[in-house]
Amino acid sequence: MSFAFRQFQSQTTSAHLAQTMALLTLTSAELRQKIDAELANNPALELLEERTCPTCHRPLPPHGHCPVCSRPSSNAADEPIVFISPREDFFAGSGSGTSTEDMPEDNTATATEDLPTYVLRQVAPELDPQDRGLAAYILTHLNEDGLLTTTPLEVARYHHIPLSRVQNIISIIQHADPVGVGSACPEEALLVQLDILAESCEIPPYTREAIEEGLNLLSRHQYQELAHQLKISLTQTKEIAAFISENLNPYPARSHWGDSRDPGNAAMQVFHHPDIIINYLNDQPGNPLMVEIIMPLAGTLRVNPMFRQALRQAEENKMEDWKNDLERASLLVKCLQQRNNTMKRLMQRLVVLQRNFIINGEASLVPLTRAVLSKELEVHESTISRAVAGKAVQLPNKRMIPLSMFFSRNLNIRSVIKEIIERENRPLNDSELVRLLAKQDINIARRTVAKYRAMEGILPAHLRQIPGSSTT
DNA sequence: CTATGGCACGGATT
DNA sequence: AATCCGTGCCATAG
Repeated sequence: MSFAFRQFQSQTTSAHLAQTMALLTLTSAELRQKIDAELANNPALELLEERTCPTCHRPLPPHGHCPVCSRPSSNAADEPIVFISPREDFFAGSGSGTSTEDMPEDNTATATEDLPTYVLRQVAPELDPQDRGLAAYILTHLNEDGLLTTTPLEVARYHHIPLSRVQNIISIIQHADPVGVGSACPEEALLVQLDILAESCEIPPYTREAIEEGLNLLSRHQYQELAHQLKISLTQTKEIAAFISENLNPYPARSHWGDSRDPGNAAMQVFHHPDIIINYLNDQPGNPLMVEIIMPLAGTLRVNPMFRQALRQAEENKMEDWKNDLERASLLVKCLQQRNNTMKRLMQRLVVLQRNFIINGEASLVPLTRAVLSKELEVHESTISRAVAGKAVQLPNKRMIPLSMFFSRNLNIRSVIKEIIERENRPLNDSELVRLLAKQDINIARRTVAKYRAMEGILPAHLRQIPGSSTT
């Protein structure tokens, strides 16, 4: 008896563990799918309409956060507020507000899909069937920046079709999600992005001209020169530069739009919606941080009590199935709680450790490994890995970054290099950078500096001269 | 000759 | 066990 019980116990816990692990890896969008699927074919599971806070189980105002959990705790002002935030609206199919083009976003391959496939799936519906192959062909000729490695003319010649048709297809491709993808050069990509942006917001005058005629000057920060060429003021030129670096991206495949350059790994991961949102309480900088862990559900998930009752009067042959359903349902609910709990503890600690990073930006990132954190939280390191992988975070400045960036070992160094180079007027070579970095207690090899510099998309010293009269 | 980028190796991380 | 990362060595461009 006791043996049987123990066996039962260990079975459930191992299943429990396995499923918690599985749930932990899922992003909020994937979680939504999983739950939807489960709701659809498991009658024992029930979604209560009433919204209660998943953390403290108190009723929730219609569209607000939990009044208890999001209240600043009185004594510790620095303590971040971490809570699970039910945000079904994010996933309500008609998500038209966000930056993404409309996509059947409920598909499984969000994280690991490569760029050509990702784009092709967007453009396919807009194309004639016979043009789809052509689009696929074109998309195989993208470099890692999302730019074309061939020319429309070559494609047309190779396939013996009119140039205009190729151009037409490319134009459609360019308007797909990494906007500007499939352009021939950075200039073209920027112009496409500019066109799209122009529909929804104000653009500084002469931006187009600046891109067309002076991108070289622009990228070398030679504003004086550019202002002269465009016959506009220096202030205007700087405005344009700021606008471009803030809103446009010359290399569509490099994911980040917000800041100047793609930090993190060069892997392009397009995030549709965040899994975690970090903000100041009431949007007031200076207030404690408020961390929302997105739960893609509005109601409360639980085992249907009616089903439990019905089980008693079940027919013999169905009994087995029903029991099974019930088992699965309660397991899911438990595991979901477990997952939320883990995420909460993880973020709680993470936000404390990386507070400066969240507030002040990349340079303040503290080097941190998953192993260290796993020890602190007393969980297995693979748990942290799973929890972190593939998740997106929205920072208070509205930038979207992968959660894994919190564990980046070199991001802070890279941003220091970026700062140094931006501030200096004389182009510094890599060895000089090594020396400057050493002064800030950053000791890395010359070769490594070169690599970081490249990662930041910064040209080598001899190519960013100031007095270079190089025209395009 | 100097500054960089490529390749590949060993150690750390996941 | 697989992957990532920093680095040293070497080839190459200027």
